[in-house]
Amino acid sequence: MADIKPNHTIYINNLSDRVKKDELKKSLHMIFTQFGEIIAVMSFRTDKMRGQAHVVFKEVSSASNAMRAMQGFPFYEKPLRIQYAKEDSDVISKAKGTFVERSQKSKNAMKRKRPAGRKDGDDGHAAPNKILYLSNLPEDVSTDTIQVIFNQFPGLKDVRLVPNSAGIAFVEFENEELAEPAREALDNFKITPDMQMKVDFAKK
DNA sequence: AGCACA
Repeated sequence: MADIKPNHTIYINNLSDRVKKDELKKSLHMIFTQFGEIIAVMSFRTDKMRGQAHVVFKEVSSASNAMRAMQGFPFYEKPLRIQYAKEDSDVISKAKGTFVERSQKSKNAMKRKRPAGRKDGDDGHAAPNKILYLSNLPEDVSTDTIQVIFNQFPGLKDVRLVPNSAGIAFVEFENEELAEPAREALDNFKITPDMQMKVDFAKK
């Protein structure tokens, strides 16, 4: 599992865990700075992270050279084990614009673990997904009208009327988590004084 | 062995 793809950051393990954090970081900085500008050296003596460190370089090429040159280098009596980090460091992803807030990340992970597995029809409704199925709409409703109604919810992506089928439409959100609040709030919404729009998840 | 973001 040694072949992760090149990264600005190298992941080092097999470090002596007897060295204090600040000294370790300083020493790592000293031996790696020759390969190029270092943005950060990070190590934590938590149970999970002891004996390991991350060194973030400004250039990926510096990380590559550092890894090649210092692989197995004796450091506090132990040979360094170096790999590319498996994910971008936050400083890097922020620079690239791909950074995702960590709280948000774990929230998504939780969501994914949610007792999924409900299938269409288990309770007479389609399983949750990012596309909503609208019915009982006025025949002459426009996409603009629907868009205005759904735009108050974040994540709206597309509104589609169905050619030759008056009274129904599909509304797509970026994901199921964003579609659900809109469905919940707008099911039975009185789109005209005498029409209640139905909002369900679309069947797959 | 263990991949974080203090």
